[in-house]
Amino acid sequence: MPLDTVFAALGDPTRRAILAMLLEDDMAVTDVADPFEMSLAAISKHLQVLTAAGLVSQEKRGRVKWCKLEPDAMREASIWMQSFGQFEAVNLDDFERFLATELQDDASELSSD
Amino acid sequence: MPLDTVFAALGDPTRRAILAMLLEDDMAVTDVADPFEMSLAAISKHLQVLTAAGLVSQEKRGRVKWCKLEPDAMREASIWMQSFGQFEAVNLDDFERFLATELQDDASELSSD
DNA sequence: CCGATATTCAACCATTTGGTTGACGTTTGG
DNA sequence: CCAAACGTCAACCAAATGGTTGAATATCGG
Repeated sequence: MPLDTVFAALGDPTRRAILAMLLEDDMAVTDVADPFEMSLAAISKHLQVLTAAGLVSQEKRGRVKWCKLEPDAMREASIWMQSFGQFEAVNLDDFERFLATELQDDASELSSD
Repeated sequence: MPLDTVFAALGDPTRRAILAMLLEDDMAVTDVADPFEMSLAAISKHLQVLTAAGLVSQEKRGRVKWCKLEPDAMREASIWMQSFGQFEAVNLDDFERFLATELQDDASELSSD
């Protein structure tokens, strides 16, 4: 389930900090790692987790791998949360129906997969 | 950081399912555990994780411990996510429409209770 | 009071996670 | 061509996670 990987990825403060950095601009792996007090390999792993969750995409140009934020990957998770946060006692059946059509729309957008 | 525990708690499908169940009504621990194919102790642990994250509160009355959804605990995490997503108006519009009908349904249900 | 019910605790286990280090393959610039 | 920079891989480690069982603790109903 994508919600699993997305929420799990966001559960780590280092990874959230990385996402916040990428909000400003695309970055090379080395530059992402720079402000952190841990090894480059550790950051590389964090980026792999974020990429697996779809929250970051990576493109290699020359010897530099550029990291790009992919905020759309948060959509489903955000919708899921909003159903709780803002609306108490929502009808679950109706909500699941709503979510199903929402996600269908997503799927049709991702036709290249 | 509360975001750590909230996101981590939401990263597990069993725990998300529990929250969805509590969306409908407060429940005793045993009743929460019922639909799952795992031990009561395992569910008890999951509820502890959710409680530690503030997503659920538990109140013991007699020998029964009642579990209550605390959606406010998602607020900070939800806001954090939305700061990334300029999520499409599409889904928000649909969601608001969904909500409008939801509240209508709720209102009509209340009259029959 | 007694047995059943509700829940947690404790010990244990396998797997995952988050980190390290050092070696490795590419690409680049001089 | 060669050294330096970029990034991953592999092996390893400690700690956390998610699950199991069985015993323990309250509390209820009769």
